[in-house]
Amino acid sequence: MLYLKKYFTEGLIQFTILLSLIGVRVDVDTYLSNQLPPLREIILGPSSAYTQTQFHNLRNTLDGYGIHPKSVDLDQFFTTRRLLNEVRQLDRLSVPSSELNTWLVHRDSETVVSAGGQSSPGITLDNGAGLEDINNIDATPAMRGGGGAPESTYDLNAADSSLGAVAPEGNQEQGSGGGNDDLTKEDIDLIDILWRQDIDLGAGREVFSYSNRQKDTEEEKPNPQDSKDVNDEQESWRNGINLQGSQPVDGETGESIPEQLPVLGSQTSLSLQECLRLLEATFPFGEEAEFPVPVGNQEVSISNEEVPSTSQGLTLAPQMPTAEPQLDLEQQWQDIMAIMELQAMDVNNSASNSGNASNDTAEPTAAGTFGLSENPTPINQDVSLHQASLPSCSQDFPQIFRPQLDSVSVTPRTSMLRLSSGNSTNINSTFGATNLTGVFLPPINSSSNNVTSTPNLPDPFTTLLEESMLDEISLLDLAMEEGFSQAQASQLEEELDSDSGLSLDSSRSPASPSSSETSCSSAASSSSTSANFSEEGAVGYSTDSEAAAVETEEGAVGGYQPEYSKLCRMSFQDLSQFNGLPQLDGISHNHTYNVPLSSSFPEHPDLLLSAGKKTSRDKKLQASQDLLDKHASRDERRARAMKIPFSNEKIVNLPVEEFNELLAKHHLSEAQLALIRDIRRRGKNKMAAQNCRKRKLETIINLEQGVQDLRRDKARLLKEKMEFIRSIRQLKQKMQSLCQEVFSQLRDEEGRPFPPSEYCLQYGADGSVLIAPRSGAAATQQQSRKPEKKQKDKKK
DNA sequence: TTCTCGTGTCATAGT
DNA sequence: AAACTATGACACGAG
Repeated sequence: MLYLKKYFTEGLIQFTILLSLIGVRVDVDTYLSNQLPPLREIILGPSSAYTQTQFHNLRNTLDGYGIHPKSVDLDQFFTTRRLLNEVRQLDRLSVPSSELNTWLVHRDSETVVSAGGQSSPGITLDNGAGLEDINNIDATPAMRGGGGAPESTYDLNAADSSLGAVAPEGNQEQGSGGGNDDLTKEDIDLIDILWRQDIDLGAGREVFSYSNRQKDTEEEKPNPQDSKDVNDEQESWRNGINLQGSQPVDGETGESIPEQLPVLGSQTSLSLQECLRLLEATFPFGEEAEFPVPVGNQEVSISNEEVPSTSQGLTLAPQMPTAEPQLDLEQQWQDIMAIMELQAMDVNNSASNSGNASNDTAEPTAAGTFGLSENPTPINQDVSLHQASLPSCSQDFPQIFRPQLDSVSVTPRTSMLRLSSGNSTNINSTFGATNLTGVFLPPINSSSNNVTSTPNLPDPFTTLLEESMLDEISLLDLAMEEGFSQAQASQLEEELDSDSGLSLDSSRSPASPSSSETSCSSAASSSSTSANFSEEGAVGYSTDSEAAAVETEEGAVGGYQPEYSKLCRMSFQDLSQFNGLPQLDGISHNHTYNVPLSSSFPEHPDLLLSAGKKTSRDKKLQASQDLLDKHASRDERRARAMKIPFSNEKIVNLPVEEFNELLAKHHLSEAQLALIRDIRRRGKNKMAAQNCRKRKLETIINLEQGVQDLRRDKARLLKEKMEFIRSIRQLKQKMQSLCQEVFSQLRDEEGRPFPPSEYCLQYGADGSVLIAPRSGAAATQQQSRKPEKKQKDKKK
């Protein structure tokens, strides 16, 4: 397994590097986070919850001092640290992602600049450090935080100017021109291909050069204002904005697409194409005339002429646009949303601040990536990608992005509206219509001016489908509400869990953590205190970390007073009876043995307490002693009874070597040894059981979360489907009206009109339009009329 | 009294 | 083989 993992991981990394080198953006997270647990485990290893942690080593190497080495909270500790780091990074709008960034680098030995910015979680290969100068800070967080930010900083401008040293900006100036000779023809071809792709997308080569131009300008004019700009950039991306990296990404090449290119152009085109395809599939019945099969140039002519602003997106090339970019963006958008959800819960203000900061820069921002650059308000968690890049909808955003945690049930609906408006914008811009209400309202027969003979089919299928969709969506809204309540529940559960008394602080006595190092429990031989003690061996817990210190003290038995060790073992219910004891004030709800209370208290209180201080407190403790003994575990009582000279905790938690040494040090009877081994076995099993139960609980919670996520996905997909259906209907209506218009103007040689009831339009692949008879009966009649071929202009 | 829940323990399988 | 971990099953006490 280990070999497999190594082999597989290395192979994957190499493959990813290759892909990245050729400009294909590789998002490892997508693969890791998808439903491929085995793959994820192979690469990342088993989740910590199922990992058998080497506690003893961890304790020595990590700063988890406060945690008992066997504590089930160790997981929580690491989780806490991870979450803390994430929280710290929230103001940078960073999306943790495992991405591989590679550059084709021709390293100039004199131009190595020390790495700027922070280390990305992604794997930066080799020269990556040398490539990043301070300006590149923009790029690095962009890869992490921009969601759809460019992973590959393949810079066409750099490629253009230096043809090869496509290192990001920093070295560009110095290194330019240095690597031309090293470029192979394939490299140049590759660069050219990528460039042509961008040209195809409507982006000239120069539009990619903004950052470079800016940096060049800055480097040419290094005045304080410029440095201030640099600082502004850094500041702004710290506030959740990345300037360069937030630009839309070409899903194919991973390049930045300038802002004027709508991110969702491809989405738009996809939508239309999807609509047309769906329409084709949905309405095959006898409506070929009214609804043409979209082929080839026809659509190009439509889109190019109708929507110049989105011409890039609507340029329906003969090949079908792949859904990859959209899905990718969608995925990343959801990632952003997930983070925004967190931010909305806790740091709404900071989110809005970062939004404001985005206004300070005329650059595309992180929000600008989603077409929200105008709007400084925090992003709503339920924002859909569809309308995200439609600035025309910006008037909706104040409402949209108002944090609506209190009205989640409303959110899906508003989201749907936004979605609709986004699509309607596309449709309207395409067809020049302005009736937005048609999108939301049941389809009004917009083609009221149609020729009477034109069959305006009621299309029961669509109606039924849509009604069912509406029902389902309303149900799903409920489901989403339910999901939210589950989220709340799980959150509450987490909070409760974190407050369950397993916290580190509660395990630490404010009195003296170090004093617990004196908690040698070797006082078994001391019978100086009570009859109670004489019948039970003194057993106190000491943490594992105390072992070394304890070693030196063992055997040095002072006047042992078992009260503390007993106190350490009692449950929180019992502790509540001793609120008067200062040592116990900070302790509550600790009914686990994983964080032994004994570590909070000295097992030799006399080492801490002066003789004078002992009196009243000791009496109190003495009075409670019997009660405490009741709550000592069976093994502890047995250990006391057998006069085991060290604590149960040591018995359980010591590494086997130290444990054996400990046994060897003392001359113990067989019964004692057996008991000690039993205690160790039971203690370990006890902790294992707790771990097991905790894991079970986490698994259940995760499954609930998964169900909730799936419900959300389902609702989203249904909404999208709904929108497609609406778009299809609109297209269909438009096509009907267009056909009617055509028929109203068509005349045969004798000036007779073509009745739409008898003829239909057929569209050729070359854009030609044929008038064909509807039926065989009409066909005979049509023999007299020569098929008229007409080049139909699809303009509106 | 009964039920539920949390916990400890045992047996056993797996690592 | 020993040590350790994971987990199902059961018992027991508290609420």
